[in-house]
Amino acid sequence: MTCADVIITYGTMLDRKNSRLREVLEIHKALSDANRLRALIALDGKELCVCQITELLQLAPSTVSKHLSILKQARLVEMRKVGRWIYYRLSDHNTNTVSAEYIRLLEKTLCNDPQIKDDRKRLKEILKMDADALCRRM
Amino acid sequence: MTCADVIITYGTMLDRKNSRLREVLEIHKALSDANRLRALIALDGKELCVCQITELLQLAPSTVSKHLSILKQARLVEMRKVGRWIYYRLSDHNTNTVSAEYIRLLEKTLCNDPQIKDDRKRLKEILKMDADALCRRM
DNA sequence: TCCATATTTCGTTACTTGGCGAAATATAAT
DNA sequence: ATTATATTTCGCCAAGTAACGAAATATGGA
Repeated sequence: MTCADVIITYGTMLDRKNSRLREVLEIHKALSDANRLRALIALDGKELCVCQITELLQLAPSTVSKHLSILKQARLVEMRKVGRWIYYRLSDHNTNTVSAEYIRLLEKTLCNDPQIKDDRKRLKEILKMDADALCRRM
Repeated sequence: MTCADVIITYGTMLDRKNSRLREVLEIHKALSDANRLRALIALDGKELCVCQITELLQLAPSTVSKHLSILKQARLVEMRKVGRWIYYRLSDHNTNTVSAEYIRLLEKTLCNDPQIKDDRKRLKEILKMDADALCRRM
């Protein structure tokens, strides 16, 4: 087989928008950033609004928004709008989707990481704060 | 595996000033490229020399070499030198390491992907070819 | 209505990455 | 020793990405 043949098979692959390879690739890219990993793990077991995640990660709101949209694109998280707030949560754990497998694996693997532990502690404090007051400081 | 089990292998991680987060991040980055994913899956169940992987991926040898070094850095693959040839293989599946978990997950997830199936077929042809003849054409 | 607030979108900038070819390295064969 | 071969390392360029702030969008309250 020659080089030309490969280009053809590549073309057909790209046509199939929902190939597994593509899906997995998108998930890996989404999970290739420390801040996105931290945000994802922070969502374990609870919903958080963008300003809470922003407080946790200490990044500009626009940056956090972009990160969350990348996680959403990869179907690792879902969102729900409540008035002015947008709450993000993990995609359903209990399905056998690819993203659910990754979430399970990450929770298992990262639960003892020092940074993640720190985040968990800090998140507890953030959740104690008044949501209004938190957001107004941004 | 539970959270507690993870702690055991954790000490060695910290010695290499590599946190779990870092390790996972490196794995995700390594697996964020289609060509690297294809190479990794091609190695499922067999050793391949660089020129065989190069033939499969249809990339410059230097590019393939770089890809393999990234997979190796993330401990997803190992290598073995035999004369002029360097054979790459998957890191041991049956260990408790993080990379082994990812390899298992990928094999399960990608086995039916059209591109991967195509690669499998093409690889069969490549393995039939004389290794000397294959490499001389590069 | 108008203003404050929560989030996203856009535009810019600095950095990273994937690709190649050329040069370097290492081994085998003559 | 010289040559051929297999792979890696290096230097470059184009494309992609993470960060920010400013502007846009959407909602709720005065």
